[in-house]
Amino acid sequence: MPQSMGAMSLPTVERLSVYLRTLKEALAEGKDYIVSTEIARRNGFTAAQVRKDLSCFGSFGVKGKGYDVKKLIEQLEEILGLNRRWNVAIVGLGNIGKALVKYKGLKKAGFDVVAIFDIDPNLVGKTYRGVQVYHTDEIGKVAKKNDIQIAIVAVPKEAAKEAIKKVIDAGIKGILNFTEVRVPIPEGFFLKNVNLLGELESITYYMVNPDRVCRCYQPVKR
Amino acid sequence: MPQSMGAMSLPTVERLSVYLRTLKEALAEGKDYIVSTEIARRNGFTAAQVRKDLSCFGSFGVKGKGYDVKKLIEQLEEILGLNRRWNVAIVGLGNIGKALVKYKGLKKAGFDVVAIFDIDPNLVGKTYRGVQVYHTDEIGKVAKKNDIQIAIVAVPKEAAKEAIKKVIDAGIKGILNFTEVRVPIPEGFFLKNVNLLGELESITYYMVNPDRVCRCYQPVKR
DNA sequence: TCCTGTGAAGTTCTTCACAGCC
DNA sequence: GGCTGTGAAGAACTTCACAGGA
Repeated sequence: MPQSMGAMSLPTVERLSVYLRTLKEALAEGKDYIVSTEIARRNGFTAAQVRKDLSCFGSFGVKGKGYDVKKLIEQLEEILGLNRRWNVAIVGLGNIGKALVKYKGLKKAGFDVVAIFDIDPNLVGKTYRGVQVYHTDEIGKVAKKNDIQIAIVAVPKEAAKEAIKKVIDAGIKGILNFTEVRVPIPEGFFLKNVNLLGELESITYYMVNPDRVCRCYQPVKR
Repeated sequence: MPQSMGAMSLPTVERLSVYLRTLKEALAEGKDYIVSTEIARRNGFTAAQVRKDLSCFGSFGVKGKGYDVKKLIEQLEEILGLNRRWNVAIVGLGNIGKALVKYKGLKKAGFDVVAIFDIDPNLVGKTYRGVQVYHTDEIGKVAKKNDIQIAIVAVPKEAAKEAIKKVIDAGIKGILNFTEVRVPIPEGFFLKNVNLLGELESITYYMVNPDRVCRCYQPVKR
């Protein structure tokens, strides 16, 4: 196990998750070892970056040979908290909420959708795809009973502030926010925003101002 | 109009889109002027950051008073390319694709879904929510005919490489990739990845390693 | 007085380049 | 010879702090 681990930056953590995917791909291709250059090439990073990121938690590469694919997968899964399962709630059973409940990738990646919350009386009390739908006011009680650790909030923006407040009050520490609303959160909670329109708008910015792209700023280069 | 605009960094561009949303909120509240401190407070940024970002394209603030809300909205919309409409194609009519077609926020923000592409013979040739579904092989032809500028790719990961290749071959310059696959793209194209599992995995990282959060790394602080 | 716009300082993140090991 | 791990250098980004205008 990693010895003296310092803090890891968000960019690094996000890349680790990309590396993990690459490693699984390599494993599926029957590779035993993979070199930093190859991990980098497949994702448009630099090899130095890959090595530095990985060196944050000890030395798992073999000089002259590369990284043991299986071992590194295990390491990354441990670091990212993926050597266990997580109980997830979907808050808001609209278009996105439904798509998320149906999305099989969640379960495959270790995330079990164990509850849905909505305010629509036509939905509350029923199940959707085998998952019980509760009223949003019940988050606190249900979160405790079902040991929910993560909430994915996908409600209309008008309801977002209130919904996130309830999630926080329920003590659910991990929040993925699909709404465009920004909410301050207390210490010890971890919120990430997924902002579809924001992403589109930075694409349109570059399309309108192709000259003002500084460092060619696609996540994937080369 | 902006005088000597230098390159703008991706973080800046992404924040502009947040500012724009804040300004519209302020407008709806009847505010004529807004100060940098207030824009910052609502989003968890610093006031200096807001001012610096905005100063990239000229001086639109009034010293001692703040920013003219209406004027700044217009400016930001111009900068971000939102003073026009965009034709968007959805590639892949699965759960996410369907949710996107139904999502009204797209149209409101200036993005018209004008075509859908899929390979399922049960879908091709029909319409979904009033939008024609074509076979993915027809992207080139349809993109030209319908003047499609942006493609949102939401196909299963096995099909992702191929689908993105077709989008590029069709000359669609803006790509929003909902799959976890990373693809290198040619110059002049702009791709952004939206990675649901990656986001969840950085949340679980912080939940498992609360001590290794460097700068408290939620997009929204305070 | 209040708030913007901005150089300068400070911090974080990335790349370089090479010692060291297989 | 090939590749990792890592200090040191460099680039990018953020914050500070204050001059100057309304």
